[in-house]
Amino acid sequence: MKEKKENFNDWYNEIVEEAKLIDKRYPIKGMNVWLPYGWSIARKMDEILRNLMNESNHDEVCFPLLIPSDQFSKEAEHIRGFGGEVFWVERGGNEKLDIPLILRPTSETAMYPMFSLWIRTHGDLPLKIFQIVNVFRYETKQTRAFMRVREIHFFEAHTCHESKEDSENQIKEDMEIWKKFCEKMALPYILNRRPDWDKFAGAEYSIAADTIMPSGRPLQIGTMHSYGQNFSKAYEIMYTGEDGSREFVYQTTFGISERIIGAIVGIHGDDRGLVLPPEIAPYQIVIIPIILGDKEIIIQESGRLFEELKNYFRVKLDDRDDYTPGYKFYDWELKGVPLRIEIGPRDIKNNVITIARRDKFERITVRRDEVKTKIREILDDIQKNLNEKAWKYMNSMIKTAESMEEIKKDEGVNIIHWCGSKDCADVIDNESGKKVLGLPLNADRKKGKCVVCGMETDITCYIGKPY
RNA sequence: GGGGCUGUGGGGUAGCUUGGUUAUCCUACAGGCCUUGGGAGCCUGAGACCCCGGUUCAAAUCCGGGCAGCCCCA
Repeated sequence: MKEKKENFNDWYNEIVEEAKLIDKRYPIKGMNVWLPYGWSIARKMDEILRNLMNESNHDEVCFPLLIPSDQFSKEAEHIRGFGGEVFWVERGGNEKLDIPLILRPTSETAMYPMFSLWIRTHGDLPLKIFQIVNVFRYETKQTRAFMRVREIHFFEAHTCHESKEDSENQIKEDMEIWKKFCEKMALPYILNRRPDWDKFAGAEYSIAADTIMPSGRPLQIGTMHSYGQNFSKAYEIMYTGEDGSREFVYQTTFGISERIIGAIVGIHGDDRGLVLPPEIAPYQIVIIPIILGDKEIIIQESGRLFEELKNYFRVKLDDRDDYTPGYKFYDWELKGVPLRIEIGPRDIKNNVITIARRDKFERITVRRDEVKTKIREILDDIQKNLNEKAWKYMNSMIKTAESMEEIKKDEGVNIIHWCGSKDCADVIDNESGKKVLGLPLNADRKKGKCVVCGMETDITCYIGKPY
């Protein structure tokens, strides 16, 4: 396997296929096949999102994939932002369609005509729904597994509210949900407010969560948008208030995609393969019998342990008899299983099992009657360790910079003083390749000079070369 | 948005510059023997020149286009 530190790109490209997450050989650019192992990670992510949505009173729906192009065009900014990157369906059989259809690049324009039918009075609000579906974007740039694809496994929550204040509270709730979600994914992130020119097409403002990949380049892994009344006006989503007045609703969205999986692969993986946080690992434990001496006893004992654990953990018994234990060790390390249990004659003789953890390569023996509690402890500790390690690593990739020289010299993300103008942002981009990601939320405003024009400013922002 | 490189069994590759024999090796795969506390071994077997067109007596090899993958710059 390639070395992650030496060449992150090659390492990443290799590991996503070797660990059997996806098959990239599907003959359409940017469209990959989810293999069973990769898909089970994706579904685990979905399950976690569903639970979080359930806890916060969002209902799951499923909208059609196709959107009539006339509906798609209703919100002016939205069509301007997405128009160039949608797939079109222009024929049905041999007939040319009167109104061409598009494959959703996101579902605002599919949902909102329906919202205007569903919402009548303030009693229908708030409306909080989500769906987990595939969306399509005609990417022209270089595609990359999970990080930039043309068919995207996508979570999107959409809400409608009576007031601006309610919609602001929704964004706050989204941030809480996001925090819980990222702890489970063991992903660090920086929340920031995108500059106006980079906000979601049609939004009043956009808050994005970026993480930083080992290459030093930021990756947007989550977004929360406040639409104000921009869409409700275009789609006539109105309600009758308590006082009988007719008002447009205030809307928000919250989006997460399969990029999460790319981030987990990139941030936690090592030279032996994936390292999966226990919360999302399809198997948290793999049991490998070491068949030596009395085979029957070992097979029996590993089967018994499997039965004992399977109601508490996601556990796999690797009883393939045509592979050696060594082979299986490498195989499951490549797949990132957090814990490995070995049971051989020595263990049985001493009434113990041997446990090896994927994140630290530690190997310990545990008394047979303590197995369940010990495993729970260790899995929790792995989850904690991965979170801490990842946050520490990400923070080490963020450096303050006072000048263009420092910006150019550094591979990672910088925090800089910036006057706020697009012109200065363009200068930074042209000279360093780094783009303004956004303004940190709740930042202490400290005075300083814009790194480009030298103007006094109290605006700081993150910059980096995004994927 | 601009520039460049690459495409050979399932995966990784040699061969391509200088067109010509049965297309190399590793790995994975199937069958068999033997093995199992960190990727075992031996025997046998099956499996490939991305697609379309052109040049030529002859194309994996040269040329053009398409599709796909990758890299660099902006």
